[in-house]
Amino acid sequence: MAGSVNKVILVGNLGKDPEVRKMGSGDPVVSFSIATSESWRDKNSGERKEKTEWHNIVIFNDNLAKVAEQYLKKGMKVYIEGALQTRKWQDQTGNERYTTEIVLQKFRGELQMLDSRGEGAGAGGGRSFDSSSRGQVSDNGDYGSDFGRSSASPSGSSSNAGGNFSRDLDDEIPF
Amino acid sequence: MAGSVNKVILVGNLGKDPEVRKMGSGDPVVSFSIATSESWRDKNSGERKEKTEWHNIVIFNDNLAKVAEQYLKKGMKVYIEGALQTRKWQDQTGNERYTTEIVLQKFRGELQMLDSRGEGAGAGGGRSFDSSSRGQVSDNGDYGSDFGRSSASPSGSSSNAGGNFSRDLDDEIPF
Amino acid sequence: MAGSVNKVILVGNLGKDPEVRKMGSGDPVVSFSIATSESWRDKNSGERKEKTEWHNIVIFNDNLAKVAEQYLKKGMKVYIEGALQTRKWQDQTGNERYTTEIVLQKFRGELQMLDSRGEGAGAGGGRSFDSSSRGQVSDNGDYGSDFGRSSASPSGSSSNAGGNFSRDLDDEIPF
Amino acid sequence: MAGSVNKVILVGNLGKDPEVRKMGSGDPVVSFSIATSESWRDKNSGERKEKTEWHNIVIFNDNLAKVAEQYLKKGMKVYIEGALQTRKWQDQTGNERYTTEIVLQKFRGELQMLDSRGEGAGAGGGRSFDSSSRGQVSDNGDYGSDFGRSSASPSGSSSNAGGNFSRDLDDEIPF
DNA sequence: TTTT
DNA sequence: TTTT
Repeated sequence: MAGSVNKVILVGNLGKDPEVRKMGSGDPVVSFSIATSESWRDKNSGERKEKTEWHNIVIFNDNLAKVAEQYLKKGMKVYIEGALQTRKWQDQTGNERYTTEIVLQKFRGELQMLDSRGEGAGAGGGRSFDSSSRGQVSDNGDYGSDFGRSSASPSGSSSNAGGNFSRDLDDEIPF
Repeated sequence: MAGSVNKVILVGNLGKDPEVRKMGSGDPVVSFSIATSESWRDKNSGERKEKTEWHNIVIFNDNLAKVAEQYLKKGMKVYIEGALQTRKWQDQTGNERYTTEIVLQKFRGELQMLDSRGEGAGAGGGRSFDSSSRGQVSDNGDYGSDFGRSSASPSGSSSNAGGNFSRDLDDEIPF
Repeated sequence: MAGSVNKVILVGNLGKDPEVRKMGSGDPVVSFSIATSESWRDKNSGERKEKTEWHNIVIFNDNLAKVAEQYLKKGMKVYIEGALQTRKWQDQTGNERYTTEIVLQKFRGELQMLDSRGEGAGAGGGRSFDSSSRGQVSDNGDYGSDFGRSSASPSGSSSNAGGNFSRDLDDEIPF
Repeated sequence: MAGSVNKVILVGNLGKDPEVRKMGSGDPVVSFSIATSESWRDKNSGERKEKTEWHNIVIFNDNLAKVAEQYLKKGMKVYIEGALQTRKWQDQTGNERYTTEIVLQKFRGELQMLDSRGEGAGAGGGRSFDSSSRGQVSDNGDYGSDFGRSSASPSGSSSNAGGNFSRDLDDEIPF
């Protein structure tokens, strides 16, 4: 269709370490969920309330997938820009089901790490994001069976995290 | 959570006339789907390909709901800004299911009509968007039973369509 | 700086036909202005008011520059996604001045044409966007002197306008 | 004009503490600059390069102005959503000049603080953002003379920073 | 499952 | 279910 736009902009925190699958081509596909939330004061009760929303992110963009695999950890805050995509799949009983994801396609989308907290995390200082998630067992979601699957970056070397990863800008003059 | 953002920006075309339900309070809630699509040339076959994505829009914002009810018609192109929200519901067999929608909450979100085509449509000139959808029977989706339900604006008076409807700007000086 | 975002999203109408300059490399750079506006009702007087804002767009992205050169015409409505950039220059008396533009850099940004009105415009039907601007004399703005300059697409063949031009998607499989 | 959109989305760091002026009505207007930057590797030299862009933010939205006045400090990372606005003014020699700003108008725009670093900053721990800017002398920009002017929140009590400040959500049920 |  |  002429003239359409499909864009999602999120800032939220990873619920777990990313999960990495390899395409047949060897290209990595990285997926994770991030939480966003809103809080407000209830008009009637006067109580503070909060509502959390979870978003499934899937990264097909090679450069961003590598960055996500290397640096993203449970708890980190990220800026994500992608497109909405609803996938149809079948549950165990053969029923059609739908899952909506935010997809960062090849050559598209954006990922920015927003905490500087990763800096020096390797030195043991500050709050650690990944200690609890090392050795994590993958949760075996519903992403289809043609992918290998491995937990992301067990090496956990995030010493130079906090970077700025744009789409395809390496080896390019932006202006 | 501190510092989160949940924003969706879409430009697409309505698949049908909007559907209007009334809240217990009498406030209208308007919902409709819009299509976005991408096209590209296949690297191998050289063929032109196209992929269409459908997005469910739900408008709780009173001002925008009224605008949507009055002016939006099947086929029109709109700009929509809202937030992602995933609703859990139960199908007939009692299974949990999830639906992701783009929600324009009270005092939030944005809706812009992008065709000037509505102008003069009543005069019979140009292409008509709604002839096929007049008298449309509502499709009885899965939105819960506490709402009255009516098909949107069968009167079809869209003669002053093409407007600019922002959130809560009436009676306000923007600068 | 780690983790920054610089994004502008505009939907507006071209004030004039685009202007095309050629870089030393032969690459086209296309620039034009688009207008956005807001209207509201004045709280005190009750009058309807409107405020128009003009935005300077500069396209370095090769694919989008070609599209802009070929299809965009005065009056057309477009969706533009780019980045803010403020340029310093000197006026005739040697004073430093600044101009802020929305830049679509190489491999970045997005441009979508939002009217289907271009269709058949050549046939004289409907509102014509470009008749007054054919043969337009360039307005000689302040873009620096190291560029050749020519008015855009005097041929005016916009018969297949209304298209969907994304960044670098040609020859690419989006999923 | 029907159907226009004017939106800027930025994530960047404050260059200085915000500056607060009072309108005749007593409402605060808060302004500050934030930096965004891009880095890339030069195609030819192979060097890492970086380009920083500065953006002038002006907050007329009362709720967000209060938040900005209370919590924002030099160095903090923020998410900002506003609209582009170009103001005409006269320099000392009577020449017309233009300044483009990102404006958060009444009832519009968004501001999110993205560091949790403010926590405990008063305790002297971690990196301090504002030590150098305490007692800052206002830089006397070009905002016109009808405003009182004061440096923002010299008290520097940012112990509960890191919050989530949305537009007008207090006392509202978002769904 | 995150974060405050 | 739209649109080109």
